[in-house]
Amino acid sequence: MPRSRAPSEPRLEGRLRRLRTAGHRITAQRKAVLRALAGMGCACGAEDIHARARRIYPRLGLVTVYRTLGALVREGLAQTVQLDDGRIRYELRDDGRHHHHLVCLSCGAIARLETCAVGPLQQAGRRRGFTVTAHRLELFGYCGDCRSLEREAR
Amino acid sequence: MPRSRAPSEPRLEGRLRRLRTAGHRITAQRKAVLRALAGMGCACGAEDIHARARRIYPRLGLVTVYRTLGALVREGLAQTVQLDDGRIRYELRDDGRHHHHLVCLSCGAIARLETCAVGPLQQAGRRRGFTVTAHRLELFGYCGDCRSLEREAR
DNA sequence: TATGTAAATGAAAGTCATTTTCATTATCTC
DNA sequence: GAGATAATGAAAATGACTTTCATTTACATA
Repeated sequence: MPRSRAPSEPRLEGRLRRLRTAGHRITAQRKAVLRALAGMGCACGAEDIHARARRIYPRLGLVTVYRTLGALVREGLAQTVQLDDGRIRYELRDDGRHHHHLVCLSCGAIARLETCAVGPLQQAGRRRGFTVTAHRLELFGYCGDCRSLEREAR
Repeated sequence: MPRSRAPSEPRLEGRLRRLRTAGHRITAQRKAVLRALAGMGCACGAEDIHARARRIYPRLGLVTVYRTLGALVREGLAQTVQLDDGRIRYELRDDGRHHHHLVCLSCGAIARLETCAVGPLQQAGRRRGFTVTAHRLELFGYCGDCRSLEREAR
């Protein structure tokens, strides 16, 4: 009896199709990056994605990861998250649902937050002559685990 | 009859006092950086600030600008704005009033936005076990001037 | 007002994430 | 299957920012 297919595989197919439709070629490297990205728990840096994707395609170069991530972002399949340190994190857009991030300043965990309340700010921008096309909102703080640890340390 | 003093000068004095109180020494370079920063129309990068401060103190090094900006941020006299690509802009905290930014993707102009509506997000974070201590919100788009230019170009 | 000391400076060198170059390889169209 | 051209990877380049270290300077103290 075959093991059931991993739940992300059908999505992988769809993403590859979207890439191909956009004029990109499908390579083993790109599949590896996509699968690595799908397997990450939260938004991650290029190095981390490289490390994981190498388990699938060992000779994968970091440069290719950067290029693939760039293409994914350009085609709307992935998006970036900017943390305080200036490094860029990437995450797949599973569902295209708009969301923001909660970043733990202690352990670096990144949680999704589906709520968004920038409507009034966009209007305020419009009143100032701006056409707002995008926004970026990150909340920083401490997750439950880290707060507990801190309390124990005291 | 003497010309009236520039309006930012008394503030300069206060800022220097705050720096000194925090254990820093007052140097011609730091005065130049502070005055340059006060004269910038909006949040600017270290290079721009360096260029302007050099008009006051020509032998000023870029390294000193970075160091001074760092100290100003640490002492709460200035704050940073993160651009889309991770580059850092600096601005004085005139009044300490909390605000966000409108960043023009075409000319790089940064406008202030006094509105803030992250309260609901903080609550959503709390519901997820997070203690939110800070946030960062930037709106990206096109300012009136750049939109007009774009229209002309067509 | 002199002086010692630690902070500040600037030039050059170093980081480090990300990008570019370019020769080679591989995909996909015909 | 062949050819065009996109993709790859290694190495070098970039660019914003930081560190190092010898020299200068501010400012507390004598």
